[in-house]
Amino acid sequence: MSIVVTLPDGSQREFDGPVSIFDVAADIGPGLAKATLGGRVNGVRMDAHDLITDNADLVIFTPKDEDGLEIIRHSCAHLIGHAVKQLWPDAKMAIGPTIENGFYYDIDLDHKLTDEDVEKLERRMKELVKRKYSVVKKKVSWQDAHDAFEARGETYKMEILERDIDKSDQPGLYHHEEYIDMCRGPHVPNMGFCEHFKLQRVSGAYWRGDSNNKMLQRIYGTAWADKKQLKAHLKFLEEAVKRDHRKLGKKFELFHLQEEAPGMVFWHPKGWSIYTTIEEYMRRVQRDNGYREIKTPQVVDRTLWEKSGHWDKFRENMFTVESESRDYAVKPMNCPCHVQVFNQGLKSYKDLPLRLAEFGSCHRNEASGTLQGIMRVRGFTQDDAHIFCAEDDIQNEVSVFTDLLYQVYRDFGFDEVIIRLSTRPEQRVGSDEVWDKSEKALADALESKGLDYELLPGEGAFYGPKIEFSLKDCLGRVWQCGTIQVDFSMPGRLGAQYVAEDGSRQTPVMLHRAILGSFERFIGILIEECEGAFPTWLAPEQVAVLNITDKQADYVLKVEETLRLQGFRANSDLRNEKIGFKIREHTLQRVPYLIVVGDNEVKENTIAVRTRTGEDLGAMSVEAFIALLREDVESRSRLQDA
RNA sequence: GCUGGCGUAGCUCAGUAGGUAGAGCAGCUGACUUGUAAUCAGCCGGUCGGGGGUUCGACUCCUCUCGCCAGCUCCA
Repeated sequence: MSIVVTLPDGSQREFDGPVSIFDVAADIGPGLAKATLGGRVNGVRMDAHDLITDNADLVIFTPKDEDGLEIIRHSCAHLIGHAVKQLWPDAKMAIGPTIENGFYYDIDLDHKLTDEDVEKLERRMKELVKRKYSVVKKKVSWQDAHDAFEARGETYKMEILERDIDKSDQPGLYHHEEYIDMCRGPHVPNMGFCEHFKLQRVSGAYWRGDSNNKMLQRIYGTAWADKKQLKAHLKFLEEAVKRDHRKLGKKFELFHLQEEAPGMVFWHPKGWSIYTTIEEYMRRVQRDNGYREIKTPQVVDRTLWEKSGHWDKFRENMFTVESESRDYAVKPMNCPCHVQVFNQGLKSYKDLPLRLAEFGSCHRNEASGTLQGIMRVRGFTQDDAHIFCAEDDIQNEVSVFTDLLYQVYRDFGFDEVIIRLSTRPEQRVGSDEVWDKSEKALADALESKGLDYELLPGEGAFYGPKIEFSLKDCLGRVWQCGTIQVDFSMPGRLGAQYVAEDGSRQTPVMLHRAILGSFERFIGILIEECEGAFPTWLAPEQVAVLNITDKQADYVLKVEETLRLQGFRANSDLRNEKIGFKIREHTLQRVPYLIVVGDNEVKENTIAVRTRTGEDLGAMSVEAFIALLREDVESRSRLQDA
């Protein structure tokens, strides 16, 4: 019986009988055969030497494509296993998956791996790779697999078999010389493909991600198709360190943190300038979009937190204080207070949707190990708001909110937003009918805009489903910023009601929402995104006015004053230094515009303008410069990107 | 919170057979009055995160503790 294989370009090849992906590749050409890592047969990923037994569509994977790279990374994980077991035979291998840019392996080993051990391990891996040994897959019975791992003391592999693999299955055992790993595959046909990797670090990770389980040692690595890619990635990591907001926060004197207040930010003048500029911007955005701003207390009696459910569910994370025999909590969220504002006075359906906004300062006693610069802190301020509305309003409010969020993100220059929709968890309040409706409302709002999102089933809050909008930091780590959450629980718990058209009392639905998330985190990401070179509208110092010699001091001060009176953030630098020195300093401080004033400018009544990128805009009048600056600020520097 | 690493001058970092701390930059002082990314000279500066211990002697070793970093768990 002949077999017809259809390739991605539509061309077909006919074979007399079953052929492997490798055979098909060889039939096309020897170069391709040599580069073949595996393939996709009728949509299923397979090893290079797996047989195609029927007519099929085939995509061949090579190191040039993402699928091929993924295979290389996965095999690198096995390579860790191979080398680890040679160096530390009593190690028990757990799981070794691929991740973005690389791979890891979780290992149970009493010996604590040191940096030297990791180097030693990497050397051994390189030696193994040089042998370019063939990787051999054997499909075996469940019992044979179990026996094999039992003989090797691989208790974690046994547990995986017992818990996750059906006894009727035929697990794939990959033989890396004397080492055996179990995997769905595919894997490289020979280890020569795995040359370009680097082990990065070792850290702890709980078995099965459960903090009740034993902590294993996780070895991370990165792997690429060739030397050039690997080098480029390592270079990227090196560069990313320079963009770290903690480093830049110090360098540009934006903020600091210190031991006495872990996880709480001390904002310095320049950082606070950025903060307040953003706050003023958000205040205007909210006012223009139907929000009413309020301010509620920091410290609130525990009875309110008991009613809201926080005392029960969030106790661990709350800072508490005691006074005159009463217990208080520093607010970890603003919502209960917002309901108190809603509850003042009788509300009518005509008042809905009621949107209450607050730049709400919150404190959460986060576990010490989770703190990270100003991205994850214990004291932070949210651009928080709660929309009180009827169930039927949900979809429209979510839709309008999403548009607003994107508008704001674009103003800050963020185009890549990661969206996640979390749906009903096991433990929840509210009827399935209401959950159906609100989950659909959230999904519809996203889909109607053609936004891609990741679905996280069961990850919603107990009170309702939510959408998260996340941004990436300089290392590609994802941080949740914006969010909108549907809440059926709290308004009822805290007695929020409105009078409906028919005169009945109804409980409103509450939407929790934030665009920036927290100022701290958002600014942290912003710092890394722009590498400290803030767009002019946000720059703490927009213009530096520099004199050549003392003679121009008065003129410089006048220019500075003119700019300040026009609302710009300008500073003069009259220090007795050479102009080259001053230009260097202010350029390194990322001041968007540098103005140089010498005798010529004074005589001509002009200023010489230079940008922080080194561009010389020449001499111009102060008025012309103000017009230029104003346009830059008002366009939020987006013109430069276009 | 857990696992591992780290914690020396304002900043970046040197400083291992344990013998009472160094560099560059910054800061201060003086000279220089300068035309688009570093002018020169001098000076100041640290109870080596904190407590306890071992030792004749600890930045170096042990121990506890705090903080930071990476990751895990958890979250804006």
